[in-house]
This record gives sequence, C-alpha cells and structure tokens, in this order.
Amino acid sequence: MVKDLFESLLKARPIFKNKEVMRPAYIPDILPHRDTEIRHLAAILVAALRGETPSNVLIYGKTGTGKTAVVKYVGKELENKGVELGKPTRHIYLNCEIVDTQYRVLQNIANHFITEWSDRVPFTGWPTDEVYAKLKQMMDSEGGVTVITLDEIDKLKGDEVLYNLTRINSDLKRAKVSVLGISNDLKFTEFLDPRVKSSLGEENMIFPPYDADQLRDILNQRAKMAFREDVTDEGVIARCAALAAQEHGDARRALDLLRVAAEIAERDKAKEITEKHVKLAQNKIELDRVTEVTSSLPMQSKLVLFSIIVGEDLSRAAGQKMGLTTGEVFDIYKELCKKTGADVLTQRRIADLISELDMLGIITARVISKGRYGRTREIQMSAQPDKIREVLGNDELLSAIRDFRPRIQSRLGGSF
DNA sequence: CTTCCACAGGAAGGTCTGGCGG
DNA sequence: CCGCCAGACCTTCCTGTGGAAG
Repeated sequence: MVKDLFESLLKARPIFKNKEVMRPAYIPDILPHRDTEIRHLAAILVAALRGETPSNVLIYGKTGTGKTAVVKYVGKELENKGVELGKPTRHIYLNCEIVDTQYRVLQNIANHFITEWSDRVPFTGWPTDEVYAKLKQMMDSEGGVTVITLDEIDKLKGDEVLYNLTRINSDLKRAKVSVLGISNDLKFTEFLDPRVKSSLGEENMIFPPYDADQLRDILNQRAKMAFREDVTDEGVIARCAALAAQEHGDARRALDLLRVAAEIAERDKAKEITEKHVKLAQNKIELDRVTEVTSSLPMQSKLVLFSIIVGEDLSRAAGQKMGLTTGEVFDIYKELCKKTGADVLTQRRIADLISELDMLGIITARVISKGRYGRTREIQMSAQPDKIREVLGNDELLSAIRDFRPRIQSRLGGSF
C-alpha cells in the first residue's frame, strides 16, 4: 500500500539536513584555502570604491578551483561596501558559455541597466553598434563604476567585444568600467589582438588546483552543514577528496561525488555513507554524463556516433584493435543515412562533428599518420558503448536501425 | 632522399530560422 | 506585410602535412 510505502521512507533517518549547500551553485560564506586570492582580488577592485577604474583582471585556473566562487564573493562584498559608502558600484557577472557572442554580451550588460521591460534590448534584431551606443548612454546616465565579469571568457566568439569593452572608458563621461575575465585555458590570450591582450591582462591571477588535503577541508566544511551528525566519516571524505585530487583538484567534482554518494545512501536507507556509496556515485556520475550528453545530441551527431559504434563492432569482428579512420566512419555513416532517409552531409562536416564528439569526451579522436596510407584520425569510443547504443536506440529515427549491420564492408574488410 | 596518401582543418560563402521595428 | 539582423548549420574549395613505401 502506498501509505506504507511512504511511512517506511519517512521512518528512515535521512542523511541530509540541508541539501542546498551541496549544490554546485552554492557559495559558502567562507571559502577555505582561497584567502590569498580573495585578498589579491579585493586589493585590485578596491579602486572602485574610491571612484577610480580598477585594473582589468584575467583569472586563470582549472575547473573547480574556486574562480567563480571567489569572483562572485568579492563582487558581492564590493557592491555591499559601495552601498555603505554611497559609492555606486556594480558587479555584472556573465557566463560566456551561454552568452557567447558580441551581440549577446552587450545585450546582457545593457539590460542590467534597464528596469523597464519595454526598454530592454531584444535578443536579436538590432545592429550591434546600436546596442553598444545604447549601453554607453545607459551607463553614463547611471554613473558609477561597473565591474564586468566574463566567466569562461575563452568561449567567447571573436575578440571584438573585448576590444570594445576594454576601450569603452574613453567614450564614457561619468561611468567607469573594468573587465574581469575568467578562463581555464592558460593559453587563451595567445590568439588575441595584442591591444586587447595587454589591456585585459593588466593584472593576472592564477588559481592553483586544490590538493587532497584542501579538498578534504572543503568537503568537511560542507558536510557539516549538509548532513546530519555521524553519517560521514573521515574515510569517506578522504576518498572523495583523493578521487577529485586525481582529476586536477576539482572541488566541484569532489562535492558532486559526496552529494551523489549521500543521495545513494539515503535511497538505500543506510545509516551512514560508506565507501561503497562513493564507488557507486562515481559510476553514476559518469553514466549520467554520458547519457545526458548523448541524448541531447543533434540528429546528425547521433548518426555519426552510431556509425562509430557500428564500426567498432565490425572491426572487432574482423579482429582488428585499431581505432577507425574518418573515412571508415564516413562510409558507415552514408549507409546509415540511406537506411534512415536522413540527409547525407559532406565528409568535411562529418569531420567537424567527430571533433565535437571528441571534445564532449564521449569518443577519443587523435590525429595520426599512417605514412604512405595518409593522415587521418584514429577514432575510438571512450566508454560505455552499450549504454550509448541504448540511449541512441530511444531516438525515433535511430530506433529503426538499432541493430543495423552493414552488408558489405568496404575498407574494413582487410585492405589494411 | 623523395613521393604521395587520406585526410586535417582554414576560409569564404550560402541557406534557413526567428525576432525585431516600421 | 517587408527588410533587416544575428546565428546555426552546411557546402565548396582550398592548402598543409607525418611518415611508410619506394
């Protein structure tokens, strides 16, 4: 009976007392092991409170090293202090993975200054310089200092925005702007316009990865807030910390592991989180990632991915252990298109789709040379082909060819 | 040593969609 | 409705290239 079902669930002591603090977006009041970075950033931005323009800053660091957390934290403190001192100071945070073009960046910033819905800059439609002009006008009528944070700045398409934003001060009469870029790619400035490069990198900060001990402190801090007492022990925390430390000291990863482990434990009605739960969590996270990425792939990419799976089965059957080449994948892809009635794209395009799949970490494709027999990519599934096959099978178009095996095998037969 | 394969991957341009003001 | 805009998605055409074979 349903009633009993819920009763038993209620009776089990939950692991969590506050789940919110384990979520990636949560920013705690204290950021362990980031004092130096916080102070450094504050020392740069304090100029805003004196009504001056702070230097532009570039922050580097791998994922999960606290860049975003530190910037948001300092940004908020800055705004608070600004209010206190009567110095209008504003911090605008944009993530360039979502807001990734010149137009959208300007549009987003402009809309921070606009309160009336009807005056907002539309998603699209205006010429870019008009948005830019509007932005300058809005900024000048408001005055004050604005710090614009561009997170994942390396995802931005083109450096025109950066050029414009770093130069905007000379067009402003009352307002002042400084730009704070966050990147996890150290070499990001390499391809920038030298003028942008120098003005953006007036100050540089590098966030080192956390080591296992520091991750442990972070996890302990959150665990204290998130869990009831006596549901974790040092062993579990240390395990999560160690696993994440292996992966370039990613705190987000560590927190994810611990959170998912706790969720599994709770569902298990376990009294406490054990290392077994951590292990399960590790698998679940990877599986979820693959499933999520695969199912949200566009149609053509799914076809390409399916081609790679089919190709791998085929070459395994032929007793070959090498990866597939771009040409082989393309051959299979063409056959699959015929079966499904999908449009056949060019090989050039397919090569790009293969690169995209590689970047998503769902396949590995590295460029190799086979000497006389050309230069190509060696393509392999990186994990979970069965799971991916299953996910792809859920797709309407692909379900028709779920168990497809090509009739003739052109190149895989034995030419190399 | 040179040749030459089977692509990699850059550049430029085309087509389509969705949203805008007028 | 139109003309215009940005952006996603593709194509066409292209030059460049690591290294086994000759």
